[in-house]
Amino acid sequence: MSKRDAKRAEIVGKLAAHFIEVGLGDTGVRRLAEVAGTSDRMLLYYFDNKEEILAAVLGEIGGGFTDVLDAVFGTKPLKPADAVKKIWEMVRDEATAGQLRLWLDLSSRASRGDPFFGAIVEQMAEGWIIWLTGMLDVSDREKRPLAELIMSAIDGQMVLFPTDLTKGDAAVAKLQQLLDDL
Amino acid sequence: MSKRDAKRAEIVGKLAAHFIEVGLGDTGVRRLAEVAGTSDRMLLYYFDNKEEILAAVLGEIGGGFTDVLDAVFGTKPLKPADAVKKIWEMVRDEATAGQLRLWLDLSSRASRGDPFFGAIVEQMAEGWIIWLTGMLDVSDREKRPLAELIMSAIDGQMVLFPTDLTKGDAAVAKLQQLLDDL
DNA sequence: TTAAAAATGTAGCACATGCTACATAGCAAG
DNA sequence: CTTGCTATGTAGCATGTGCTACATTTTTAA
Repeated sequence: MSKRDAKRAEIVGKLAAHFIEVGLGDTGVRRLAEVAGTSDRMLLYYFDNKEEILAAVLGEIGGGFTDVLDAVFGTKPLKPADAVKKIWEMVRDEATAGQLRLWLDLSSRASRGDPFFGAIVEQMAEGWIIWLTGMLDVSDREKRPLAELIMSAIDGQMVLFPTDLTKGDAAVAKLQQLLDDL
Repeated sequence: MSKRDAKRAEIVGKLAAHFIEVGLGDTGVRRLAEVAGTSDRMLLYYFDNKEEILAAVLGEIGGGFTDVLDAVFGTKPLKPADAVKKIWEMVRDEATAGQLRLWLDLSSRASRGDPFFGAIVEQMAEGWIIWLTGMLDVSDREKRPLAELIMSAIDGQMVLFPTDLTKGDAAVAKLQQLLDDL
C-alpha cells in the first residue's frame, strides 16, 4: 500500500468512526479535516473532492456493517419474536443511536433522489435484511418478508419517534406478541 | 385580517404547497422567496426570521394533515389488516410521496437534536397515531400500540427502501397477514 | 549530493448563507 | 401639503462553503 493510500485509509477510518458515533451531521470539509486531525488543504490533497471523501467513508461503514452485526449477535438461529427483542435492545442502546441517525440521514437524502446516497442506503438495507433473513428460524418462504417487516417496523420507530425512541416500546412489544407463535 | 397577515398567509400557502410537492429540500431564504414569488428582503419583512417562516409553513402542513386523512378515508372503523392495506395504497401513491419525503427530512433533522424540528415531528406523528387509533376496530387496550406498530412499519419502508417503495410490498403484505385474524 | 517528487502551510477566490441598513415610493390622515 | 406609516428595491456585511494557487519544507531516488 502506497503512503498516499495509507493516509487515505487512516483518514477514512477516523471519519467512519466519527460518523458512526455522532451521525452524519456537518459534512463541511473544514469540519471533516478537524475530525480527521488534519487540514482541509490536506484532505483535498489526498482526495479529489468532498464527494470522494464521503463515498470512501460511507463505503467503509457500509462494508463493515454486517461484520459488526455478526459480532454482536453470533449466528445461531432466532425465533422471530426473539430477534425483534434483541434488535430492539441494540437499537435502543445509545451506542448504536448515532449509526441509526446516520441511516436516517442517508435515507432522507436518498429519497430526495440523490443516486449516490441511494446506492449506499440500498447496500446497507440489503445487508441488514440478508443478515436477518439468515438468522430467522422460520420456513424459507417466510424468511425474507418477515425480515423486511421486522427491520422496517424497527426503523419506523426512528421516523415516528426521532426524539425519544423509548416511545417505540409499545409498538415493538406488540410486534413481538404478533410474532409469538411463529 | 390585516394586510400583513393576509400576505403572510399567502406566502405560507405557497410554501406549504411547494414543500408538500417536492419535500423540504433547500430552505435558504433566497430560495424560499423565489418559491413564494417575492424577495428575500420581503420574506424577512413579513416574518422575523427564517425559523418563523418554517414554523408557520410546517404548522400549516401539520394542521391540515388529519383533515386530508379524514377526507380520504372517511371515519368508519377499519379492521387492522384493512387499515394497513388502505394506508399503504395511499403511501404508495405518487401524490403523497412528497409529503413522505418531507416527513423523512424532518425526522432526520429532529434525530440530529434540532428541537424545532423535533417538536414538529412529534406533533405530526401524534396526529397520525391518534387518527389511526380512532379508526381501528379493535379493543380499546390494543388500539394505540397497534396504531403505532402499523404506522412505524409503514414509515419504516421509507427508511429501508427510499429509492423504490414497491420493494416494501412484501413486508406490508406480511403485516397484513399477521393482522388478519384480529 | 543533487534533482525530482511528495507533503504541507498560507492565503485567498468565488459563491452562498441569514440578515440588515438605507433609501425610496405609495398612500392615508390631519 | 405635510406627516407618518406601509411596502419594496439596492446594496451590503459577516460568516461559511468547496476548492485552488503558490510557496515551502521534507522525503526519496540517482
